[in-house]
Order: sequence, then C-alpha cells, then structure tokens
Amino acid sequence: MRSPTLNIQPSNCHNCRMSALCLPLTLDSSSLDRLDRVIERGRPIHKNQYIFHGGDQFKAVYAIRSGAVKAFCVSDDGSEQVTGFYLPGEIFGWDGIDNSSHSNTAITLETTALCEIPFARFEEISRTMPILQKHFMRLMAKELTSDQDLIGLLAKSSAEERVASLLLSLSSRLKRQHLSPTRFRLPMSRADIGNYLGLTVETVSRVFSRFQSFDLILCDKKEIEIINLNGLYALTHKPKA
Amino acid sequence: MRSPTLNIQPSNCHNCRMSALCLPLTLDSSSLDRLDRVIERGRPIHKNQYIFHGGDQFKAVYAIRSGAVKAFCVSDDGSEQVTGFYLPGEIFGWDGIDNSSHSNTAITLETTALCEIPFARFEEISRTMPILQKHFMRLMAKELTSDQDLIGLLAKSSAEERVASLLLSLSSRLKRQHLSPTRFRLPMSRADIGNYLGLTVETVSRVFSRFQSFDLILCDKKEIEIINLNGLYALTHKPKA
DNA sequence: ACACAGAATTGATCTAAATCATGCTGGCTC
DNA sequence: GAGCCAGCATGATTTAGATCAATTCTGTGT
Repeated sequence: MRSPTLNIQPSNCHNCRMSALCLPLTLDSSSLDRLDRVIERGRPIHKNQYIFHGGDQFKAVYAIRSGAVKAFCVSDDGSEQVTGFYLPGEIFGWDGIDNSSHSNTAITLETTALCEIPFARFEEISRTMPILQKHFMRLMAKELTSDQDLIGLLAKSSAEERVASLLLSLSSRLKRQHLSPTRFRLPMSRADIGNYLGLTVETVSRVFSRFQSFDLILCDKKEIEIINLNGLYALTHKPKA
Repeated sequence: MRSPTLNIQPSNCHNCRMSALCLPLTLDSSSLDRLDRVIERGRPIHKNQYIFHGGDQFKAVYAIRSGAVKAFCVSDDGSEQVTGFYLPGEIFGWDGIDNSSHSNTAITLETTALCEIPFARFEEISRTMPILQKHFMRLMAKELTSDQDLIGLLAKSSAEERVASLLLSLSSRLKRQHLSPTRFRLPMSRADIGNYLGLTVETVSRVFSRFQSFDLILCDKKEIEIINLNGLYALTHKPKA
C-alpha cells in the first residue's frame, strides 16, 4: 500500500477557501453536502511522500489544500520528466483515467494537506449532478491547455523565457489564492525546475543570477521576490524576428 | 460563420470502421442508434480549410473519418505552435471545453471527412448513458498523456530522437487503422513538423537526409518508407550517460 | 507550356546552452 | 567540532542546432 492513509478531518467543502477553485460555484447547498460526504480529507503529510506511483491503479484525483506536489513520469530508460507542479486549490491525478492506471508519479515537495476524491464514488453521484460532470471535464480541459502552454514554451523559447514564464505562472497562481504574488518560496529544487523546463541545473542557476543582476528578482536560495514583474513579463514576449 | 457546413451523408456509426476507436465498444445497438442521430457526418472538405479558429465558440468535437488535421495555437505575438496532428479515427477539439471557446485553431492538411459531435446534444444523451460520459473522459485523458509525451520529448531529446518519435507515432497510429505502418505519406510540411517538434525546417530536413543515409528510411518528398523500424525505435531510446 | 511562389535541400557560420570542472554553503550525522 | 553530502553557483570549453545564404525542386494557375 503505497499511498498514504488519509485520515478524515473535521472540515468540509462549505468552509474551505479553496472550494471556489476545485468545485463548481453553482452547486446548491444540498448537492454540496452530497459531494462533501464523498471527499476524504487527509491530515498534512510530510515532504517527499508519494501520493501515487506510475503504474498504480487509478482510484482518485486529489485537490491540494496546502503545500505543493510534483508530478513526473518515468520513461523506460529510467529518466524522469517533471510534468507539473501543483499548488493549493489545484487538482491533479487525471492521468490515470485513461487506462485506469496512473502514468505519472506524484510526490509532495513540502508538508502537504490533500483532499482525496475517489473516482468511483464521484462517478456515481455525478450521474445525478450533470454540472459536476461538466465541471470535471472543464478541469481536465484546463490541464490540457496548461500542458499545451508548456509545449509552446519548450518548443520555442530560450532559457530566460522559460524561467520567466515559470515564475510568472507561480506568481499568478499564488495571487489567485490571495497569497503574495511577488514574495514566495519555491517549493521545488533547481533540478526540478530544470527538468520541467528542459534545461540543465547550471543553466537555471545562471538565469536566476542574471535575473538578479538585471534587478528583475531578488532571490536567496528558494526565497523569491519579484522586483520587476513587467520586466519578467516582457521577457516572455521576447522581440521576435 | 467560419466552420464549413457539414452536409449529412448516408452512413452511420454502425458501419463505420472507425467506431472502435472513437466510440465505446460496449454500446448496445439502441444506444448506438441514439448517439448516431446526434452525430453529423460531413462531406469531404478540401485541403487548408479551417474547422475552427482560436477564440471561436466551442460547439462540438470532431472525429476524423479520412484525411488529416493540424491543430495549433497562436500566441499574442502572432507566432504559431502546432499542438497536434490528427489522423483517421482520432478525435480533436477538446480544448474548447474549458472556457467554452477554442484555444486552438484546426485546419485540414488534405482532403478530409469529419464527423461532428455537437457537445450540447452529446451532454444531453450522455446523461442517460454513463458509459459514454466515461468514454469521453478517457479520450480526454488520452489526449493529456499524449501531450505529456510530447512534453517529455521536447524537454529532453535531440533532433533525431524527436523526428524518430514522430515517425514511429504516425506509424503506430496508421497500423491501428489497418493501414501500412511502413509506407505512408506525410500529410504535413517539413515546417509543420519543425514547429511541432521545436526544430527549424533546416534541421528537420537534415535529419531526414541523415536517416536516409543510415538506411533507416526512404523518403521522396512526403512519401515515407520505413526500412528499419527497430533502428528508429533504438534512436528514441538513446544511450544515456 | 510557362512563370512564379512556396517547399525542400544543402552548405557555411554563429551562438545559446550543454558539458565538464571546481568551489561554496548549509544542514546532517557520528 | 570534524567530516560528509546535497544543493547551488560560477567559470572554461564544447557542441548541437539556429541562423544566414544559395540552389533546386514542386506544384499551381494562367
């Protein structure tokens, strides 16, 4: 049994400040109650704990209440490819729906609290709640477009653009959670960033240094302060031929 | 009105040899009939016709009966990023579900016949056919994993690996359609390939030449014959440090 | 049949990032 | 506190692929 045991916690979707993100806004109170009963809220789990492994049977998708998660897939030759970083309010684990086993592995990057949404039970109740079904398809579509954004980034951009895009993505996602968009702590290592962006650690490190020397950011190890948000943004729209 | 008018054709899902791919296998005959009545079969449309544009309202997803389609998104600076090539039996257009408008643009690469599946009507009937709903989520998940494969490819691989992977992907998808996996015509230009794989046209061209000189493939313009399938496969699993 | 624009190949040069190498720092255990 | 290891930074060198440039091929329309 690889996935950590999630103990029920005394809270619910009604009072969760994430709910606007992971649930459809238009759910009436009684529908929300029914959904509520399906969702299992876990206690915080430690850093570097696996949520699921590639190949594991697909049983649930997960919403993050706090903390951060990294998803990656392992190819036959053993090399890893980071496919995403997930922050509070975001849902991950869709990759398993296809062949009912996960293609990715998910691991916590720091102490993390999750809500587990068992897929079988979700399917049951969604049969009588079409809006829920639709919402989930929309969440999957969102994942699709975010993957396509990453594809665009990897196919075309320079190292600086890639790092700038990641910083801006994190910033806007934190902002959506009413957290500071300009001062935050990177939950992942430079190596993770490099892997995700298709760059070497050294290149990532150099780009961070360069950004500092251009007064775009301040960074002390994993603590980041964005000084010139527009400057970063300009980098992601680099002057093209 | 940008999308081409699709005229009803005298055929149905029962006798379509694609159905195994785009429909759940377990549908009973009466369910299939109901689905059948929702789907609009178009006459073949010409090369370089748009199916939908980025920003268009999302109304339907499309299954390919014959031909080939390219999907791409346009970023603010006007540059394009090819996000996928679609062959017979495959479904595209999911990208619109999220905010009910398409993020991609889809265009035919050659004369193409489509089935249009209007999403609103699909949602109606799927309410009473849970298996259909599940099937569609699986199709979306498949798209997700294929996007993630592309991410892995772009993040890590050399030009040769990328081109080899594309050729093998096309090959296996044609095989699934009971078409020759070793002799086929590329529906897309070198520029499209380059854009998709994050390479320049020149590099793509050089890789094709190199593959020929290594007796991996024969190619005359867009006509491809794969001589050494295992050799290509070996390239995609390049010896790593 | 001809002209012309776009698609593809091939060659020469340049450059951004990988690779190789070294040192620094901060947390860990013993 | 000494020693050790992982993570990060930074410098020197190499290289794969981009860029620039020129030529040939292909198909399309008149």
